[in-house]
Amino acid sequence: MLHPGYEPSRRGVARRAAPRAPHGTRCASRAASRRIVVVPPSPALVRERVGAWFARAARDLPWRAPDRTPWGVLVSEVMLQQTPVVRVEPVWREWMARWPGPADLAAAPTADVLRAWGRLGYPRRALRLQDCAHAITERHDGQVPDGLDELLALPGVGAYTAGAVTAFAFGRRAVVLDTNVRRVLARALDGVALPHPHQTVAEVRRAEALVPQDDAEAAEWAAASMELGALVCTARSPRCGECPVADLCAWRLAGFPADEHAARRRTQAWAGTDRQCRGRVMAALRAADGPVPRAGIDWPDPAQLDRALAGLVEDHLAEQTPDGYVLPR
DNA sequence: GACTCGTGGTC
DNA sequence: TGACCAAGAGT
Repeated sequence: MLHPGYEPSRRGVARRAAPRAPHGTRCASRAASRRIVVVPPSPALVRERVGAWFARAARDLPWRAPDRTPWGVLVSEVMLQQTPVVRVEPVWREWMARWPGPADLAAAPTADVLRAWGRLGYPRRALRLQDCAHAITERHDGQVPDGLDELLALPGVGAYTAGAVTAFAFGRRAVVLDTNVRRVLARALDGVALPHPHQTVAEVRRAEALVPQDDAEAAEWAAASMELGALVCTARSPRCGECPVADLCAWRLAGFPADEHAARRRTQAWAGTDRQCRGRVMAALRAADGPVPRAGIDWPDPAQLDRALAGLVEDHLAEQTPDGYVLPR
């Protein structure tokens, strides 16, 4: 049990004195008068601890169920891009019941697909997922490919998603470096509050070196390290008291130093942005049975509305008809 | 590399 | 209250 003083404050940065280092590790506070040296923990020990924690703490998510399919895993990964699990789960369930396989989604009207996507956000992902379904039915005989290069060639599948599908759908070794894992590694190994704003090559290389050689162990490490970041080593207020590697964590041993890159993390603008305007248009098109006239969209800036409509048509998220705008068929 | 792309919950 | 952030990808 950790002393309460070891917990970061609710704002994620310690405001009290640096914690004492546990027995057997280099003491940061004592070393402060010379240099702070943190000995990186052994990867094998970290994996063992995180794996044991995962075995009892893992969430029961439908795309992890024994009857999951590679397609279901792929759908979940695309939906989860920049989107919290709690919002994805109900949409995923309805989606998979309606379109169980790639061929089913490929055959669906795009308007139905966009409506089913609902308010998950970034509706271009829905388009890419359907493009993905087309590619899989045409190029891969309806089966999600199990090769990294083939996965990467699919629309909407980047390095993260290709690795995640490789590990979670096929149980094979892959580097799975998402925002959760990046944060866990930055804290536990580098002793910093948050990773660099942008993923670096060195970071990927380090993550790759941490992945076990064995397929099953690698897949478990991917799931477990992500889950730790999602449930315990969270961005805002980490639950160090529940962390299986708290006693090894370089960030904690260094006294929870504040984020060095805080000034470089631009906050996402929202009110009055093109993005908000596009969202407003899409919501109107999803809700309508027929064409939506331009005047039927509530937006204060006419020029910005025109820009958003043109952009949505350009992105194939909307079509213009004589009577107004509609979702694409 | 810097930008862009939705939405809603959290603290 | 509003800034922050969530299993990224494409250009």
